[in-house]
Amino acid sequence: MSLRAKKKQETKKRIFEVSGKLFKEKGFDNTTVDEITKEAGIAKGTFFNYFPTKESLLFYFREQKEELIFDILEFHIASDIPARNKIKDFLVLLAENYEQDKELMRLLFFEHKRILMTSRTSDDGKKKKHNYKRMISILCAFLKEGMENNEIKGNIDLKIASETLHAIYFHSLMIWLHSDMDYSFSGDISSKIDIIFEGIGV
Amino acid sequence: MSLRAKKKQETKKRIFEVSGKLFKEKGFDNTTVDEITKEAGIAKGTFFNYFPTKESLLFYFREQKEELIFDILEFHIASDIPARNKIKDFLVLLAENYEQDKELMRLLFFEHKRILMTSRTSDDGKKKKHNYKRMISILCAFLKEGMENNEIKGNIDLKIASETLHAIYFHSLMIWLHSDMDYSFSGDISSKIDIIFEGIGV
DNA sequence: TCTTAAATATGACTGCGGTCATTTATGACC
DNA sequence: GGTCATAAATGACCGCAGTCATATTTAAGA
Repeated sequence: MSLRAKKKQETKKRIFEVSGKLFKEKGFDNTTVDEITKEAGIAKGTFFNYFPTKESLLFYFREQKEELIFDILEFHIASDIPARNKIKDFLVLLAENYEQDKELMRLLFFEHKRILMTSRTSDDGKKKKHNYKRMISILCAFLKEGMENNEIKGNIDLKIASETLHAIYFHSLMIWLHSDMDYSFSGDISSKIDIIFEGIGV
Repeated sequence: MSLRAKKKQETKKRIFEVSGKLFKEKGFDNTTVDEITKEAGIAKGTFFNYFPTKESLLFYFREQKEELIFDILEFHIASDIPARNKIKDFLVLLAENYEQDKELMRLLFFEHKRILMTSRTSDDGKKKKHNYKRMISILCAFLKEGMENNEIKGNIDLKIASETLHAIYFHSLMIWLHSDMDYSFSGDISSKIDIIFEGIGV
């Protein structure tokens, strides 16, 4: 790796770390880009060579957090249980992870405008799969196994079913983040997964 | 109504109209609060007596648009058809309404930070039901009728089922808004409603 | 090592959203 | 109409995100 590339990588990391520290200390709104760059030992303009906006940092924070938990969860779901339980375990564990810091999650989900879902190309050229697509893949794999074990109807479109599962997960999360009440939304998700498995029609 | 109240109402309406016109003409980002107030014949500070931020206008635009379509839809769904069809008709018509102007919908959903879902008290003191709750009520009513006609299992929690339906509607909308592809998402919703009615489990 | 082009860093500057102390208009009461 | 209290309007002002012309650093080729 060239000197240039190394410096670039280090600067980006430094901005990331410093801003994370300052956001924790004083909150997102009370931290200025000036402060971040001062503390990181770079000029203000340099910040915008690395991140298009101050808000965009939140998007990267969230992405990083999600990647971390996905890495953990993906390989820690028991393989010898029915698909429905796998899916429940996965989404409930995800929910419980989020429940640990509601204020942080609100910041990461609400304080930037677009909830980005499109894939992007990272700096090192490797095409990164966006977390939404990754999550759909994981759910789809669970469903596929379930179908092979005759736990799931054979005529179901797995992509549509995965999206439906993601929909109820995402919706529960949004409602929870908006709510001032202090309830656990993992239980909420669990009962909705049952609905999707059993259907509401007679 | 007092002179004061009348003036207030007129000013609010004027800001609303002028900003709507300017946003259409030049886009949201290219319209400044200065321009809006100049055109509305008021001082800049006055704007913030009526709307907390420039962004918040978008929230009110969306709310107004939703109220309008809900008013129309709520009373135009045939009553002599099965619950599943009522729900499909309702959500598909809603989707088709949104499909008419994707760019506008993106603006209304993405350009302000929080997707507000909490209810609020309007100026005239009447407690207004937020559109999310209104939608849940409508879906719940459909489901209740369906349950009475034995189209829906008797042991289903209607609130949870309504929320699940809203989840798939909202999710389909989000995916569509994020997508650059030019597809219709009303069909998407329809097949997901089927999943919720029939279930994916064997 | 010298030259040159391209990548990156810089910070003064700009534009705009939002604030607030002050002024003006309204309504209530006599 | 005159007096006072309160609501609303005002616009100078401020802070900060984001820009951009210029300066500096790196890489590559001779």
